Amino acid sequence: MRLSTRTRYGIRAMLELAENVGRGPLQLRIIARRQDISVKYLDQLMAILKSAGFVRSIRGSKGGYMLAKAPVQIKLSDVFCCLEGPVVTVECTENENYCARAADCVARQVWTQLQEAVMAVLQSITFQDLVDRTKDKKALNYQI
Amino acid sequence: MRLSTRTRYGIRAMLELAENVGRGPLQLRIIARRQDISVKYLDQLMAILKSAGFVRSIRGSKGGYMLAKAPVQIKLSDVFCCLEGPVVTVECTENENYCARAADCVARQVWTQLQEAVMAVLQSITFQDLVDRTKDKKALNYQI
DNA sequence: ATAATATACTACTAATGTCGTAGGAATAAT
DNA sequence: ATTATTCCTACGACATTAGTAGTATATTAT
Repeated sequence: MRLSTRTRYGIRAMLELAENVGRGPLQLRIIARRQDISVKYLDQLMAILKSAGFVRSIRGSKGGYMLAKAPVQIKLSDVFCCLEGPVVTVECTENENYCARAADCVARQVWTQLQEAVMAVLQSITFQDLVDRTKDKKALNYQI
Repeated sequence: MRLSTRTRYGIRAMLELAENVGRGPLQLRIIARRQDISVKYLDQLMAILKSAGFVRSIRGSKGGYMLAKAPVQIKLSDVFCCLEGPVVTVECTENENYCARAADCVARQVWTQLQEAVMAVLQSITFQDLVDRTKDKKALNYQI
């Protein structure tokens, strides 16, 4: 069970945008440089995030990307599933008819439990939470 | 984030063995037939489970596989990690030095939270629990 | 107008991992 | 000996990932 860079990069890019709220559009190359991601690859990830409605873009000079909603309104689970696909992908938990044993299958029960545990974490966190956490971390570091 | 058939098959095979405790060795082809898995593929999975110490085998005619420990002593997390690798694989959660931003990275915090949530579920379930669940299910079905 | 700066879009590719298939060797029971 | 079983290694088809590359399009600045 591995987390793709697509998801990791995408969420880090969203976090950059969340921290940039109120300061106009942020350019791909800035995000890419700060997060150490290939510009061209990030380009494709932003296309996914845009078509999913999480970000909006401004083309041309002085353009860039912005969050489409307030950070407090975007849950981690939304973006995660958009990039990574369904959490803990097992056919049988989604498709009752995928397997004849589904009704009796205790393994299937476990996969469902896992799914719920992961979703509970991701649904409990918004991008605003992450922005706040970052501020806390930085404040702590200055103090030291 | 996808669960491999390796893990799903492996755990289902272990469950068959757990339900067979006290009845001598169980043959690959029996497990494969009951769980609808390719014998040859399961063959390889059993090799992994054996070298990890979860099952032991008896070669030759009338041979087969048995659990190496009591079902109550085998946690799902043990077998899961053996087959699937570390839960929610992200380099930076294991390797502090993987990324320079690690100390300040809130994304990394989230991955750690996910990891812990998944492990908590898997560590709380033993194969004995699964055997019991199966019995409950069957009892319920007879009743209906 | 023209140049510069950005996003938008499409196509391609190298590497990797998954999910098997295949064939035979070793071992034990009958 | 024959049969049944695990054990071991090699191979292959397929899908996915993580990019690279090039071009088109939109907007701003000069």
